[in-house]
Amino acid sequence: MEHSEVSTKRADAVTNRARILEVAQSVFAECGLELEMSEVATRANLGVGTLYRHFANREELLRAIVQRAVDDALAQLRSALASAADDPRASLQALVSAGLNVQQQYQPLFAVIRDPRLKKLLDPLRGQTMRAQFLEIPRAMIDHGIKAGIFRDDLDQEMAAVTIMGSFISAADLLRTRYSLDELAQRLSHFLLTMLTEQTEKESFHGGA
Amino acid sequence: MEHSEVSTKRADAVTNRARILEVAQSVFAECGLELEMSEVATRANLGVGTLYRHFANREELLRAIVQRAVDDALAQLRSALASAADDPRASLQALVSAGLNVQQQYQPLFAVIRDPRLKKLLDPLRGQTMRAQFLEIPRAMIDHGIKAGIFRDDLDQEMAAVTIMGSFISAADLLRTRYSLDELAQRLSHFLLTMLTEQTEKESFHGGA
Amino acid sequence: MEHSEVSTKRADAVTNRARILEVAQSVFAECGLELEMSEVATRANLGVGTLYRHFANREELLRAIVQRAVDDALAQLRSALASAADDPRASLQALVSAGLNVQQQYQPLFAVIRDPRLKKLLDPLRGQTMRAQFLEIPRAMIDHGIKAGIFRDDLDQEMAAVTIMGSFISAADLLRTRYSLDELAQRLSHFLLTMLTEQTEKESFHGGA
Amino acid sequence: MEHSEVSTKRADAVTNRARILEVAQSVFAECGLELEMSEVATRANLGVGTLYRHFANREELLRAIVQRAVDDALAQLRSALASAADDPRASLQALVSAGLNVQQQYQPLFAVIRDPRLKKLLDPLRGQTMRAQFLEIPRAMIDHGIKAGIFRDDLDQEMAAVTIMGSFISAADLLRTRYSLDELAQRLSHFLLTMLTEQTEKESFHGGA
DNA sequence: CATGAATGAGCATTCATTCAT
DNA sequence: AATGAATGAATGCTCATTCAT
Repeated sequence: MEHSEVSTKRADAVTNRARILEVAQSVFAECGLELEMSEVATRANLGVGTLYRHFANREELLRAIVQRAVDDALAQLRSALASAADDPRASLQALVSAGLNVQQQYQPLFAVIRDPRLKKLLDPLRGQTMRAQFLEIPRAMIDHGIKAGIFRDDLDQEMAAVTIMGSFISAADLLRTRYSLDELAQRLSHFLLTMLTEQTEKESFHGGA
Repeated sequence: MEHSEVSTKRADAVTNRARILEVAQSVFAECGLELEMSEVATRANLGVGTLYRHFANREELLRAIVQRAVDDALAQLRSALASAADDPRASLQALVSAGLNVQQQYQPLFAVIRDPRLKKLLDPLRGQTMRAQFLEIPRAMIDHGIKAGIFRDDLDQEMAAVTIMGSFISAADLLRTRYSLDELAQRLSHFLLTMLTEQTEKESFHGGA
Repeated sequence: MEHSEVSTKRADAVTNRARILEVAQSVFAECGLELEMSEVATRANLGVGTLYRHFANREELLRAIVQRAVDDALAQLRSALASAADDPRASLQALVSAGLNVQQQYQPLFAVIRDPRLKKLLDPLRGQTMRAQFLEIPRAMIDHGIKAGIFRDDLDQEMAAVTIMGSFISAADLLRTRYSLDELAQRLSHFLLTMLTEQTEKESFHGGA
Repeated sequence: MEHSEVSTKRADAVTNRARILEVAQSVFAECGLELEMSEVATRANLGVGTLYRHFANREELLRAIVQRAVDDALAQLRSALASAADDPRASLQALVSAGLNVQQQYQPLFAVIRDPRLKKLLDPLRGQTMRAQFLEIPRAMIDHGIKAGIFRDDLDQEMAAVTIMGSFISAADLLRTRYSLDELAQRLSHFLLTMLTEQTEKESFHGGA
């Protein structure tokens, strides 16, 4: 990181794209769609011109930021599931944890993703695909859990998936200021688990303020 | 005669403010934070100057738009609950219906509400209050349902409230293109009901695509 | 001219377009297609924004400049002919005089009119029409002169017209630094007259340096 | 071995300069003064850096382009005259043909040569010289023709020269879209011949559209 | 009071030129 | 010597805001 500020001229022109994206994402986190090219350039220790060598224009940079974030978010969620593939309960916990983390990490971005202006940037098909990819993750987990006999078998999988994804957004958005991410993960996964599993043994949890 | 002229004008002014806000909100729905003062003025059949008589600047107009939307959204949710105050199941159904409608109606606005730039406009305290108000609505409903013996008594009310609110966002966002709002309301309330009520009699719904 | 710099705000918004065009033309004369919007604005004592209120963009301003110049040039040439309609010799003299003046006046503009870039601005049809309009002026004069029995009747009218128009360009361009415009007009009209009229009485003119 | 390497490179360098100029001229033909260094470099299969090895800056390249074009144009006109040195009529025909060709070939360049911006590039003296060189060509031809007793002896040679040169510009500019270059050459030289020669035997040409 | 013309700071983008490799 | 990535000054255009009418 230190030497990159000085001698990073020619050798790692390839790396630059990644570095720009990284910087751009953090600028985006602060400024949203109002991201300014010069701001990105400044923070990346680059001239504006260099930005335009890697991204044809502002729109393309924004698209790349979104794509990178979406790809990363999907990867995080998937790898969370993969880490506990055979235990549905653990899967759910891992997913909730990852979901809240992702939401926390990319909150400004995913907030903005529904901005009418951003929709103009992403072609509708791509947007549709992205949504489907996100939804498929909890859906597959639920399917697994049902087949493993752990989750209730009377679930509308689509609604369950939607509800789980929504709980991440909402929890991160509405309660992040009150509780730590870990605490949220703990309580949310417990809650969801209670909802999704058979009601044989009554678990008792009385949420505190 | 002078008096009536003045009061007429004042009445107009009051009317104008409401009309401007209405227009502004529809512009906002299309353009998000890129809303332009002149666009609002044009659509309201007013000169820009007149806009500035009602709203000191763009920020204030945006704030007013958000406030109006939030007030209206809260009102819609509350009145939905009030319409079926004594039956928790009906309450939930009414809330889901209203929630999806509100989400649909104000989707671009609520998307943008989490935009980092908009946060700068709203003072943090006010934002915190708004969040609490939204959360309180499903929480009270759940409390009611539990006390009425309809909903499970082992619920983490906060998590339940958060999850319900999140399901509105997520359902409207991820599935609105696949299903009608009515269909979504039907299935989502059925799903949530299944989750929240005791598992005595197994309800059978096998959601299909 | 004096008060226009100060109080010219609202009243003559209509006039502004003309004033801008005038200024723009003089800027164009100096800078050609590199005309800068801010330069025009500055010289017109206007903000850039005001320019854009009257001309949607730089291209449109350039088009307007060209159109204005062409219209004015055509008008000057036509009125020169009209002023001596019945005497072909006087007509030619008037045309030459006007032609050289126009050429002098709009030289940078007409030079640039053949610039490949400007061609992109003018739709081809319009350009074709403009050319035809210019050519028609000397052609009509020649036709008149022939019918009046003053000019030779064995003339290829199109070539004569083209040659006359070309002589204006060339004379203004190649000899303007050596002779005054009046002197050029004098000698050029004498020369053209000699060429176009019957060779009955030999006129003797021995051009000086 | 070192020596040969060096001389090879030098030879390449010399070749390169010519190749660059050729490429640059074709770029100029398309883009006029908007010629971009990188465009020239790309089409010449060179890096921009290499361009700057041959031409210190854009201005110098433009100057070189103009010079090359002017030299070539002068050469073409002179060699046309030389090919028919003893027959004034043939001389004129050859000159017209060459003139139209040159005009056609370098039209965008000669159009732009009068562009106020380009004038800043060429030092005024050089421009003055160039003009004189062009003018001298038809003037000498006329002088020849007069002395040979073919052309009228009452000609203002300067005006005649200017008119002839102008007819090339004008014909190429105004009629190129209507007639082929050959047809134009044919009719223009016939017309000029008619004008310049004694009116003993009436030639009959009735030009049609 | 209403109007909308005028303003100009602000931002995206381009392109001649440099210089490390 | 050749290269082309990096640079940043320069320029077109937008839009919130003001203020003369």
